[in-house]
Amino acid sequence: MSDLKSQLSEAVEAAFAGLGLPAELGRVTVSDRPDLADFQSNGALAAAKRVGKNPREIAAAVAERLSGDPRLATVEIAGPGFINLKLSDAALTDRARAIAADPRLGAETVAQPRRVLVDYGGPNVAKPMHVGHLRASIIGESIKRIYRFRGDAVKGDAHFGDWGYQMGLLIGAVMDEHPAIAAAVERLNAGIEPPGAAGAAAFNTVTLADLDRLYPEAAAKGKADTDYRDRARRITAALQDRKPGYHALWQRFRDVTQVALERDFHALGVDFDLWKGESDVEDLIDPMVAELDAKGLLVDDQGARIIRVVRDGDKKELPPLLVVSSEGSAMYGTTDLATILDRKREFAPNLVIYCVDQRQADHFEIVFRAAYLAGYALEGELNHVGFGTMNGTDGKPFKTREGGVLKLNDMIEMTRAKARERLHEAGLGENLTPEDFEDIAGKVAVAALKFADLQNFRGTSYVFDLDRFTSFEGKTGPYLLYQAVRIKSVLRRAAAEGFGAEGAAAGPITVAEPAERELTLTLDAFETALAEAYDRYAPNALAEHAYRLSQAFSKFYAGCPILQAEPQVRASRLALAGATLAQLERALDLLGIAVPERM
RNA sequence: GCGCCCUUAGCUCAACCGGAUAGAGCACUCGCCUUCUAAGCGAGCGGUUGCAGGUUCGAGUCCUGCAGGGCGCGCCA
Repeated sequence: MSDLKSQLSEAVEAAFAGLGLPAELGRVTVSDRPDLADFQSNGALAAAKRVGKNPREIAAAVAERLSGDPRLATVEIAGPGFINLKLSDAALTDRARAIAADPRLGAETVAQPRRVLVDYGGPNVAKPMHVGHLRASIIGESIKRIYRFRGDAVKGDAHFGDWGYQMGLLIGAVMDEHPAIAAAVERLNAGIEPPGAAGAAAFNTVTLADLDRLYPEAAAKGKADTDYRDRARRITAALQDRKPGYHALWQRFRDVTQVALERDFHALGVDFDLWKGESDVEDLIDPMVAELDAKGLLVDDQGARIIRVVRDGDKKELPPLLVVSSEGSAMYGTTDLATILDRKREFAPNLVIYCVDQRQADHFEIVFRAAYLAGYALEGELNHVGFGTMNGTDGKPFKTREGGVLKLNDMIEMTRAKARERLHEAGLGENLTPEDFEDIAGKVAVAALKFADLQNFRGTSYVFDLDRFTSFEGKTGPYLLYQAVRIKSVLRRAAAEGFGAEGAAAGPITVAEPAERELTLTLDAFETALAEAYDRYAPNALAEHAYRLSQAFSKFYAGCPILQAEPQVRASRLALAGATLAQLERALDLLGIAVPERM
């Protein structure tokens, strides 16, 4: 059974078609004027324009055809020709019951499931994640969940930046600092020592903190000192040839980084199906370049080999994709192109979503065009879902008080500390075990961070204000958790008092009170919010829905006693509360937010 | 220089193919806990949607110009 908006659209579209007008004009939307109607159709206005008739006459004719529909309490013409629809309590009762009985809580699946791959834009090996990675993780995770819930087959790929010159630099820097490691690397490279065993023990002393400290130094030195740079390049080339010592040390870099990344991602409730990286497509690059050449796409230009991607009608001339540099090495975009080819072979995705900073828009446009030219994807299958930057309260990219980049792990810990503090202040979670309390504080912190991000449309930059996010009042993640937990509390109590137990709690819903009407209409809007979030890659539509649902429930909670009501009413309200909880938890889950049992 | 994005209430942000009276939260004022979790609910205050034109029955939304802010523009990733 579809949502009310779709049901009504169908009816009004049929009415338009019956009058010889285009059916699609009958599209129904939630009313802008809840004081006047539940739903509205603006089609008469558009129809009037097309056929040159008075919109109110058309609206009246449509209304005439709708009269007698038992789902509609009233059909009214208002203003210049709006058709206002008010639903009968019976229709709302039916819909509320359907949602309560539906495992999907009123949400539909897509007609044509696709194979979708979400690329989170790749943290780099050797660098801990910082706040800049927060949005990609949060938005990417939500999009992944939304697409999966709609029925697509979705894989998320963390996609490491784990290859290239930077790795050569780091290997050299670590060897300079640790003679024991340098010696072990040389022994492995020379084949004196077989891979594994002793060498690995020396490598185990390398930590992510070391790499994080050494990388900027090495990068600076590589710029200033040509000998140093040349050595790093030689190491890079040898690494790419799988020289055992370098490769083993590189593997250690990758491992320590992944452990740290997994810790941060886990704390955020983010996970991946794939931990692929740039290194995984290294072997594809040479054959790919040969193939591109054979297809006649490569052009020699200023010593480099490029693919031109300009098209007629471009407002500006996009630079070409630089496939092979004048020094013969593969570039950033080359790796991206090889990754597209790899994914085509491995998964044949119908859609690849790159959840990456908006600033890379031109880069992706260039790579995508090259991929289309090469036949590695069909036009439109590659999609850059860009997002704005997260700024500090000064409007500039977020920095710590000392002016440095805030590590993601530190940010999460700061938010957790604030959550603990607030829980204590509110006197919540007092008689809990320390483990449960920590679990709740973690969930509150994640909810605060994620909801603060996802309530904004991804494309715009927003101000990160820890004090505001952690104030936990109003339109915040913790508010949503609080509402969900409050419902759980009522349901628990009902069960404890004997009239909530399974069957009894699921008493048939009857919608009567205004707050019950509003709550049901809000529950019904889940499908619309989900569809919008899906179509526009816009989790904020779902965040908004979750918030409205919480508010509608809170109103219902304040105005309609549940446990004190007459048995029949009580059963109805318990079922309505249960459906609300289920949908709210689902919506939050799609945002990547988990709800504790109590708080 | 060229191109992209942004500018909405004091602050932070919404607004579904162009629709009625542009919505939330915070802040501020007031009311509501002997009843299911008051991190709550209700009411109030707050707007020339940066500016100037245009298209339209109708524009925050589309078009043109201007101002302010951010970002990107071939051998880093």
